[in-house]
Amino acid sequence: MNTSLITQHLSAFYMFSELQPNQIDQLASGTRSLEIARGSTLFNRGDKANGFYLLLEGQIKLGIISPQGDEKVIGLIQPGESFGEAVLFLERSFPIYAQATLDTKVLLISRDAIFDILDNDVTVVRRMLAGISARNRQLVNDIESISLQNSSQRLIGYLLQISTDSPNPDRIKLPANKLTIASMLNITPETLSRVMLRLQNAGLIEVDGKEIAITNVVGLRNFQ
Amino acid sequence: MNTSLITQHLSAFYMFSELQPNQIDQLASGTRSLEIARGSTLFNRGDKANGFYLLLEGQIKLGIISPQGDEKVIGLIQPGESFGEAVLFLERSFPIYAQATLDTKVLLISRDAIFDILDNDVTVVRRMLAGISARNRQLVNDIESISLQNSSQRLIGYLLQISTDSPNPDRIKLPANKLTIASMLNITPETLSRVMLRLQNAGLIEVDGKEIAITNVVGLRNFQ
DNA sequence: TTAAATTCATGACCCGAATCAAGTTTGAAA
DNA sequence: TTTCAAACTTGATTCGGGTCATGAATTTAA
Repeated sequence: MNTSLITQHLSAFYMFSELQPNQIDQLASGTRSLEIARGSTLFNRGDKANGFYLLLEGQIKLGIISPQGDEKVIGLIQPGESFGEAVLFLERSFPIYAQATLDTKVLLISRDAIFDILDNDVTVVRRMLAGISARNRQLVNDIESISLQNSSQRLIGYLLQISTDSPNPDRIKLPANKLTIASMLNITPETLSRVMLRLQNAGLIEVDGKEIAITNVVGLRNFQ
Repeated sequence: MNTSLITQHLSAFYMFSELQPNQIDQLASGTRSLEIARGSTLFNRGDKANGFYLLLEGQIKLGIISPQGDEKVIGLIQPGESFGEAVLFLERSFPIYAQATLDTKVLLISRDAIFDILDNDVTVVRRMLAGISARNRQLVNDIESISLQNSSQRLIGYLLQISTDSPNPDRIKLPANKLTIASMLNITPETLSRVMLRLQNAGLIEVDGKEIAITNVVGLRNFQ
């Protein structure tokens, strides 16, 4: 990817949108673009962080693998979103792995470049703090739903959240396969199947592969 | 609490340890000290954040309550630790409540004061980012242990972690009552009791109220 | 010091969701 | 296309840990 394209992507990213052209250029000189084939990993747990990532195209799955080999998906990154910020500021390695679920393009913005900008631009500081804080809040929400809700409630909450973010709220599309969704919701794929069947039988949703029609939002919200 | 004492506490706090005396004074003028009686709440879910907190004395329990009234403890704050940073940088209210489990003294550092310092001091920016990132990592660890480990493994992990942080690793003291510990580990108090009994019967620990002697670290690490 | 309230331990029982198994559907690659 | 692996569904069974109940042991406050 050529420098001018990198520059374009960087200045389109909300975190850097207030920067002057020369600052963007400086940042771009510390930025590399990477292409990751569907299925391969961008980094593994334990890898050292050299910067943080901005996803341009495709999708990245963030997750953990237990010593026993069980997998837990922590999040799905979509184009325009960044990830890996938090690890930059700790002298630690990644606690999670990152794997492409589609053919994917990312920018890797080097630690040095971002630290230079942080020292010189207040807006970037604020937005970086806000970004990491937002992820923080998301994690608290995740703990809350895993801890205090049963499997149906977790799926319903997830569907309603996607619905809220969607341009067409009563016709949503799952952003990944059901094994991944199940793992995010901390249930097995079998349980996901059964819960979806229950919601269909209750006349609340209609499932067609990854396409889900929400036929009764209120009923869904009040289920069980 | 008088200003000079507040100034003392602020400059002893790692996040502000590099600041000049005049910066500390400026910060102190935006800081109030609060005393919270054991059992009362410092803030509730939904409250607006006006600053962040530095715990001087006592203990603060951070948690969530579900609509059904079930409680989940997210963390225990000890003297010298800060909390509430993340919410400052989002235009949102607290997602958790904070309750004193002992008679407690805190400093409340106002949003304006901290934003002023952030605009002018690079070390505070770095440390603030590192602090929020560290909490981030802790949350990921929590999700991991809730998601991928059974109740015994969670308790063992917790005991070993306390042991690591303790000056006397084979003689630890629980930092809160067992109901709170159980909630942090996402199990019921009954299950906590039973797991502790199992570990005692296996000759790995000896329990005396909140005092726990670890009699076989290796066995504990490899249990089950 | 005593009374009352919490906290903790232990037993009996139950339930949600995991596991195991088998078959079906889907979709990617040849 | 056809083929083969991966994804998904459905059923039978099991099990970890929750719930409910009771009593004992601590704390707290009067």
